[in-house]
Amino acid sequence: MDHISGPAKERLLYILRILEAAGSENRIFTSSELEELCGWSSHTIRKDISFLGTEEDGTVGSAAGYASRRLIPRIKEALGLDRRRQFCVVGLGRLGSAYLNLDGASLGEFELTAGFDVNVNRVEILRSSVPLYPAYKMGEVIGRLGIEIALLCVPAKAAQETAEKLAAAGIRGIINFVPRALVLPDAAKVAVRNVFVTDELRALAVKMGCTI
Amino acid sequence: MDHISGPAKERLLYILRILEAAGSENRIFTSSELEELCGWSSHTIRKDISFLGTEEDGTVGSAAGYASRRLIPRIKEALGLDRRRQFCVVGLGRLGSAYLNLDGASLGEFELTAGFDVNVNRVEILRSSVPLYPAYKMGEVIGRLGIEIALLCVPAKAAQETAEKLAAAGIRGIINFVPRALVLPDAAKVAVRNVFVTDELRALAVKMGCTI
DNA sequence: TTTTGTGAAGCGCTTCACAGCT
DNA sequence: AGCTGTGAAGCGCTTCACAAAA
Repeated sequence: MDHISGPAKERLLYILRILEAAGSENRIFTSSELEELCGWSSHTIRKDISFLGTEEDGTVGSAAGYASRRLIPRIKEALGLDRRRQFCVVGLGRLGSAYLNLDGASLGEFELTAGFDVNVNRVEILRSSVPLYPAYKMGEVIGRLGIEIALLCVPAKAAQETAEKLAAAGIRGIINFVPRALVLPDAAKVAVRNVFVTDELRALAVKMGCTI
Repeated sequence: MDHISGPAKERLLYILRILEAAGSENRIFTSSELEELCGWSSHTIRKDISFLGTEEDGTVGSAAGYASRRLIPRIKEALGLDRRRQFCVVGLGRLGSAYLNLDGASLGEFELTAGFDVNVNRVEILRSSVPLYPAYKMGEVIGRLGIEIALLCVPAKAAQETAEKLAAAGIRGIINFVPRALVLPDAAKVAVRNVFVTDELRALAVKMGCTI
């Protein structure tokens, strides 16, 4: 099967996270166990997994659950997550510098290789295990290190302008933490995902329902 | 119209953010302007807005765009965002303390009224404009202040246990920043939204496509 | 008997097309 | 002419039901 629906991809990512959280040993999860862990019906989960295609080695499913050791690489391969990617943090305020110190263990196939800030002082003062650069070096560094993704954590008024510079530098994707809609030309081919805490609060309130 | 689809709600929240970013003056947006700003087709946007129901005062749409001053309250009302809600931050590590200092202006109808951490030292040392409490006081404080939502920013191994305590304290919603699947009894009626940077990176990689 | 895996039915969301207004 | 607003068509996702395996 070739095409996986958008919602199904999101669910598979969440299932992948559950499988990985189980640790390094080879745990077996039945579809109903996964149902309890993630909330979607076992029907939906089995269907999603079936989108991954039949297992390459021809072994038909054990009929007694999914082995994490086998399922993890299947999901990663189907979603194109089977190679390493470099990313950077742009804007080293409170939020940005928090993300500079992300737990390396949970980063999986992603590698943080640079941090940027317009404030040269801040770049020199901050302690960090990843190299920090002044913002004017973004274009050069992103190209040289082959950075594909940026975490955008700049002040609101600088968001659009910085995004445009990132696009010009050849970035392929932006995770936008600044609650401003970024407008980039389609030609730039930059994927954007917005993570607005303030909108997460609202979405949560909506989900909570209007019960008082 | 009563029922708004899940995806439509998410789009309306994003449109709401765009309208608000336009500032306090009463700007007019046509559906095609909104299309450029957010990417969805003008058809979709007009349909989403139609789900809000006809305007209460009987004035038929101006036929020349949506006035932000009029549209903002319509969206808020339809989504049940027309009252203030209290929230708190649980776990005051790097990420948690970054969220303690959220820009108040963009918080809108939400009000940050407490921070919690197991580490009593940290609670006393951290400077913050909101009151901080040791974690063992969560139940009491959440009840007393009427806090409905928690931002969960504790270490991974404490996530599930802390979520259970929050549920017991009567919290109504959790924004979970810890990449662990929370399992809470349906009876607790706690809404959860997961914000896993590490999964956002993956989702972005998927969106970027497999083009090399 | 419980579980996986999947074609097909069912249904909800999006898209279309057009009426009505300015 | 260009916009909003909406019933209805179209289609993609989810759910169902059942075959096959352990």
